[in-house]
This record gives sequence, structure tokens and C-alpha cells, in this order.
Amino acid sequence: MRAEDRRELILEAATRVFGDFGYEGTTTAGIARAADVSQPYVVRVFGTKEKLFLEVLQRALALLLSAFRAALADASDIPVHRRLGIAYVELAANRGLLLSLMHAYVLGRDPVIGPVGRSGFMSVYRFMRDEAGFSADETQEFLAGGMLINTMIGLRMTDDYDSDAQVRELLDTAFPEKLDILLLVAADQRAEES
Amino acid sequence: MRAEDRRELILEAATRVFGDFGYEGTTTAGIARAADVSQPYVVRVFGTKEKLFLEVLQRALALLLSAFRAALADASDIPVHRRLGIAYVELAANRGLLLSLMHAYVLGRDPVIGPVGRSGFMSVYRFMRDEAGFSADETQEFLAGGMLINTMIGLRMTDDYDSDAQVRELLDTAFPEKLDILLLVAADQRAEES
DNA sequence: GCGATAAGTTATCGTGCGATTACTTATCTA
DNA sequence: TAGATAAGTAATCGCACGATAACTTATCGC
Repeated sequence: MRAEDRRELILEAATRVFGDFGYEGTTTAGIARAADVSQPYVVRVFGTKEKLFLEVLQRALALLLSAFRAALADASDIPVHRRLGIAYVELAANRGLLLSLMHAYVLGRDPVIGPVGRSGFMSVYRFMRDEAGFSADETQEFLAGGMLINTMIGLRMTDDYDSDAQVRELLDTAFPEKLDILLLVAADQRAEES
Repeated sequence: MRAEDRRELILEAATRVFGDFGYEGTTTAGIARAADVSQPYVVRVFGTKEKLFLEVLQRALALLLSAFRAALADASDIPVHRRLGIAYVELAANRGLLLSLMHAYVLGRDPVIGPVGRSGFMSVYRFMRDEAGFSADETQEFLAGGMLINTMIGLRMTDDYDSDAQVRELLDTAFPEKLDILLLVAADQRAEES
């Protein structure tokens, strides 16, 4: 296989594994297993685990912004707010994408990951303010909702959707639409892990 | 020193270190250094690193709920929403407390930490709904704001408060009050780390 | 003051990890 | 078709980590 294609496959696998286990909790061997290549190959292609994580973050952010721009450009009678909200939740179908970013967001202390996380987060903020035309208040509220969504995904709260009425109430409120996507992804994941 | 007091000192130190480096990123030696005891002692008191983290989480959650209950009981003309919001931000003065919880919130995949994180989060949800009298929508919005605050702390976004106007705008919006607490804690932290 | 118990430490061990080295296999081109 | 180049693997290394074992010091009741 061409190195470039293999690279992309490893990046996708790494996104899932980093999302599940976090930066420190992830091993290059785990990524290699998920990508069905040898562990040294993962290291050789990306140099170090840290560089691989940074590439995962950049790719995730690029996909996020690209999805937002598509949702913004897609003229329809649905209000922009809702269009962007739907686009965000739909990103959860790309397993590990939002979660890998979230892991970076709680590692601000790291001298390498910290600055990348901050600048990545702010590039989303800038998109909202400058491209989507949100006010500061609207942007704050949108981002807050996004962070709650990330938290629900990180906690795997959907696991308790059927068994706990209050979890159901919370998730129904936090995901006014497209909750079905999340429940489906979660079911897939549980199936894969067993 | 009495074992019970030493235990509490280690828990406080562990809260800070887990908050900074995450669960996997934290070493028992790092905690020992922060608590000024030997590494094996940390392990002996708590059994394993995992058990120590679980105790950190339980303590953090207990402090959080206790702060909320105090804010709720404290009769004043300030509306409940604002009182609870202020109480939450004030918890950031207890370094690592909110962040340790946040780290647990993105480790839902872990068979031990996952359930604890979910039940911890839901106990906050239940407080809002049952004790504070929030509606589902109000609770969702409050929690979303909380997750954004956690993210700002995790990213150490305050580091760029002075140098980036958009960061300033974001933080001023996300922290309508008591932002000063955060800026102060961040300054302390930077001083300590250098 | 002495034995027991509680509160610690130093030294060390096994292991899992990221990374390196040396090797192998396939593909393309002169 | 030889030989170069790209795409991979197997074997291994050094080390940092969590945990254990063995030892030391202080405190307190008798």
C-alpha cells in the first residue's frame, strides 16, 4: 500500500484509540493493533507518539472546521444555529474525533500540547465570531453546549440511556436532535469491544 | 503526624497532580513529591494508584456538592442561578479539583473509572433537578456552562488572557463574574512551576 | 525506660512502554 | 532482469513506572 494511504489509516485508528484512552493512556502498540500494522511502523511513520497525537489533533480540527463551513454554506431554511449544532453532533459518527480534541483540552499544562489545544480551540471560536456571525454570547453558549456534548461522549453516558430515566432526560435535553447518531455509535462501540 | 492527617495532605497533593497531568499521566512519585513523602508511602496508604484516584474523585465530588448546598442554603437576594455559578467558579481556587473530575469525565471507557464518573456526574444533575429546583433545560444550560469553564481551566486559557483580545472576550463571556479568581490561581500556578 | 505499635524510608523488582536497529519483501524502472 | 527504492516486520534495548519487601524511627501506655 502507498505510504500516504497507510498514513491516513493509522491516523484514523489513532484517533479512535486516543479518544478512548487519552494521550498518556494510549500505547503505540494499541494504535498499531487498531491499524493492523506493526508497532515500530507507527513510530517510524510519525517519529514519536507526541507528533502522532499532534497530527491527530490537526486532522480532527480540520475536519471539524470543514464540516462547519459546509454546514454554513449549505443554504437552507434551517437556522444557522441549528445547522451547526447538527453538524457538530454528526462529527461524533467519526469515532474519537471529538474525544481526542477533548483530551487535548484538558492537557493545557503540557508545553507542547497546551499551545496547540489553545490555538485549536480559539480557531473554532474565531470561526463562530468571524465566519458564522455569532455574537460573543451566542458563541459562548454554543461552545458550552459543545463541551457538554463532548463530556457526555467521554463519559459514555449513552450506556445508561435505557436503564436510567434521569440520564435519558439529560441526554434528550443535551441532544435536542440527532441523539440517535450517538446511541448508534455507542452500540457499535460496545459490540466492537466485546 | 497522624495517618489521617497525612492522608488528607496526600489527597490534596494528588488532586493537584491528577488535575495537571491526568490519570495516566500522573505518577505516584509525582504525587509523593508534591506531598513531600516517599513514593512507596503513597502506594501503601491507598493500595493502588487507581484507588487513590477514586478517592480523589469522591472527595472532589463531596466538596463540590457541599459547596453547592451551602450556596443554596445561604439565603440572600442574589438569585439561585448566580449563587451556584459563583460557588462553582470559586471551587477553582481548590487547584485540580474541577480538573480531576474533568479527567474522569473523559475516561468513561475505563471499566472502573467510567461508572464512577457517570454516577458522579449524575449526582450533580440530581442535585440541580431535585434540590435546587432547576428544570431540565436550566440544568442542561448550567452544566454546559460548567463544562466550558472546566475546559477553559484545562486548556489554561487564562495564560493568553493578556496577549489575545479574543481570548479575553471569550473568558469575559464565559466567566461573567469571579474571573479574577481564575486569573489569580493561574498566576500562582505559573509561579510555582517555574 | 521498655516493649509495642504506628509512621514512615531505602532499596529493589518486574514489567510495559517508546524507540532503535537490522532485516525482509514487494514494486517499479533502465 | 538486475538493481534500486519504497513499504514493511522481527528482535531488542533502556528506562520509567507501580508495587513489594525489608528496614528505621518516633510515640505512647505501663
